Amino acid sequence: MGSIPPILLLSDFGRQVCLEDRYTPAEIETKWRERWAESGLYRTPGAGGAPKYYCLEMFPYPSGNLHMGHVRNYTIGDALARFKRMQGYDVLHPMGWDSFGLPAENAGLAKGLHPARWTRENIAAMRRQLDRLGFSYDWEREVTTCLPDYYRFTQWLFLLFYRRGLAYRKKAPVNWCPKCSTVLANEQVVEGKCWRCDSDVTPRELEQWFLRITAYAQNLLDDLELLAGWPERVRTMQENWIGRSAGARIEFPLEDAGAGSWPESGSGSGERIAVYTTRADTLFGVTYLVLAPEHPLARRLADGNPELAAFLTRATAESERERTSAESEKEGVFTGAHCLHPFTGERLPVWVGNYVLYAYGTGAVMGVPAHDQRDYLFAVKYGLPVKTVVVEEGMPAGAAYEGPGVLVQSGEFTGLPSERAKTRIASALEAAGLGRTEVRYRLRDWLISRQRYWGAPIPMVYCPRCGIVPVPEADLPVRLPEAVEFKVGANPLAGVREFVETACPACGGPARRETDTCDTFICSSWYYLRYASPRADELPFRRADVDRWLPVDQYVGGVEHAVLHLLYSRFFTKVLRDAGMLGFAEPFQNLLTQGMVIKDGRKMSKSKGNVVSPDEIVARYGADTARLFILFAAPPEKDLEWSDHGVEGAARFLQRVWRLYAQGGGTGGGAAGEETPELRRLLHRTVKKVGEDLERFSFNTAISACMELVNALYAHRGEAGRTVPHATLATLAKILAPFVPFLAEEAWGSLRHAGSVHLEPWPIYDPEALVEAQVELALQVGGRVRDRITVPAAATAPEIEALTLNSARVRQYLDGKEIVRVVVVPGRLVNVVVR
RNA sequence: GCGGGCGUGGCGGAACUGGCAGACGCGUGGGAUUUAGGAUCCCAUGGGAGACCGUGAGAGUUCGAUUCUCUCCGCCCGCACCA
Repeated sequence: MGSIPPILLLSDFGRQVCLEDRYTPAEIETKWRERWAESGLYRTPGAGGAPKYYCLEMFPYPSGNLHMGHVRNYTIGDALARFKRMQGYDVLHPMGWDSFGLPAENAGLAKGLHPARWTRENIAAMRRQLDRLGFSYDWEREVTTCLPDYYRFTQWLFLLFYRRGLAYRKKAPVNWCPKCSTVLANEQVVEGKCWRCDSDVTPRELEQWFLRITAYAQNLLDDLELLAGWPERVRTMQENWIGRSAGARIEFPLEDAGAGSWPESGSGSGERIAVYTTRADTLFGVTYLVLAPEHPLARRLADGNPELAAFLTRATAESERERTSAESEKEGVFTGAHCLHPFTGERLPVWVGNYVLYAYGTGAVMGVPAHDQRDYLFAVKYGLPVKTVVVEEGMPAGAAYEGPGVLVQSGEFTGLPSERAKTRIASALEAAGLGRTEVRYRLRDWLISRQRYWGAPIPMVYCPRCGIVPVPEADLPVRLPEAVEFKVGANPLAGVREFVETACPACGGPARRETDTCDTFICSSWYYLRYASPRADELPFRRADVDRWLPVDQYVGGVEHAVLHLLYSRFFTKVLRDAGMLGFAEPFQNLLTQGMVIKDGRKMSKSKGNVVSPDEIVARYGADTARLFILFAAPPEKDLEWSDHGVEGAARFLQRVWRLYAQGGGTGGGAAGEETPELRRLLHRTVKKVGEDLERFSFNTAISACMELVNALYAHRGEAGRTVPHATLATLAKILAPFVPFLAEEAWGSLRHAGSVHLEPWPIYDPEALVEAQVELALQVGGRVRDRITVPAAATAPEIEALTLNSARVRQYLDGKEIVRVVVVPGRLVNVVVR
């Protein structure tokens, strides 16, 4: 491992010698917090020879109150950062604020506080809370997304996307949250409800800004393979969300109406209805077509068809949730129109159905009731014919058969197996100009306009002459005006004349500014890059800096961002890579998703009255106890049940550690301790285990190993005349340092060391010290332990076997039995197999 | 419905590649110290009087299964009218 960062000269470190007998975390934690801040202990190292390690935790929204979930998230990250620092890495461990967003604005409305002030004060309060917990952040790299220095580049990046054809404006049906008075991206609608406020989302047709994330669908999907360091669960969620499907687009010519059932099309219009299907092999089983209620043709056909018009109105008014629930009753109306089968020319009725989604595929499907359960239900309900075209032995009757099989009644394709039929039919369609294979994704473009004030203004201008014009880079930032009037349900920006009225950057004529702001997920899609060059003012970040620090080696955060922040950030990274600003494809090498902190089996929440406040815990027990408990109580990815008794236990352990140092390692005082072979072995074993456990985030077992060591040290010094050696105490302080930085520092100082324990190299264990001369073996007969013997570690299998068969207790159980064989597992056990 | 994960003492959890189940902590019981309480220290603590029985239930593979395979039950998470 590379060298340790240049040691800061901290003349004041470690001068006190006698610790008081009582552990007073409030005092020592205050003291070290101040000294660490003064000495710049956690400043990011400059360019050095050591390998880098970028440890990042998801930055918080400054709600004003740190909760236990944050404490857990940041304690995990901090323990890792400290461990890596001691291992000799150049560590980047920054923190910042995801500080644009609705709560600030709502607080403004409720309390009459300006969002800027509310946010600023919350940041100050949370900063104090973070400091009290002893997290080793480099605050010189603090990033605050709501400051012009930052959002200027958020806007800059928006323009970059725009230039690359990845930001565009279009009118589309969108998700509207009435409570938040704004639209939402698909990712932000969970089961038909707003992810933030849980209100039912309603559909609206609006013109909005989108980022073309779908252009990266395949890339985002493919590169999941690079993310071996991510939990499989998160990868699967992204995979599902992207939702790739390979199928075919098939076009059905509309029949000439002749009789004029739909006047517009006239005769010989050549119009076609395109459908998307993954089952082109069932093409000959089509007995009707179904359009989504939003389909333009459906709307046209509704002209002069009151029944259809009424159905469309009803169906489109249904909420997303009603529309997409699998249990919803399938309903439809015949439009009166027909189309023709591309191969047989058969007349097929065109229906409109509520179960067809406009936003997926082409917004129209072919009805194959024999081979699709939904179509089957629909056909049975409305008396449409069912035509079987795929057969398989044992396929059920009286229901749709959705599996593969062999084609029947399918013209020239009859006799082909499903899979081959799919490709053959697609090629035939393509030859006839009536279709082709096509890959579709469930992922939709990211809707990023928000009709709210507290966000980065979208840097665009509407000019009556020139149309949509981007704000020139030189004019950034487009500043958010401070003096605005807040009204419920309205975007305050629209009411600020000095903001809205502007000159067109292209022609100089009067123009109007975009008043929508960016989704705050844009701000958080690139903040991890900004930490590399936090004060760069010419660009969002410098290439050399991101080359040095990125990608993030370890990202820690909640799983709730699996298809939000984590997907958006991957998208941003890929776009910036394609723009030549970055040299890597994935921003987060390794991801650790920590579990929730729960109490009484439920998520902590104000409404349930089961919230434990970090401030109270820190005030009562100190930060070290809080950190230790959180790391010890459960493995990081699992939910953690808060336990007051457990916290007491953590505090008790730290008391024990404290006394060890306060009493100089012995009760008699003074005498230099001696290291017994047993103690030496245990110490080295502990160093090994704690290091290995930290590498795999097994904080709970690492801490339990430290506890075992401390218990052994108590036993050691309990024996007459024995004292714990100085070197042992020094090593203990080092291995405790990632978990309990304050106590470790104080302990280190008590040993008359100069400098901070947090700059010490991580101890190295001596493999030879682990070797035991004697090992205890369990002696089994028929798999049951009957005796134990201690043998030299080097004993050979035949020797061990002989000793085993010599054991009186073993022989007792062998009486009258035949020995089939003897299994010797070196160092562990012997099993005598009998019959 | 589909996919994934998890079921271990009174509780949180250990057991990493199949090898002594229950590390560590909490709780509980006992003891020491103390006028007393608290704090501290020490001992015990899966069940059973015992032979033995025990990792959700049942089967299988193996000398040996918490660990691997199959079936079932329960809980959690994700996806779900995506054509």
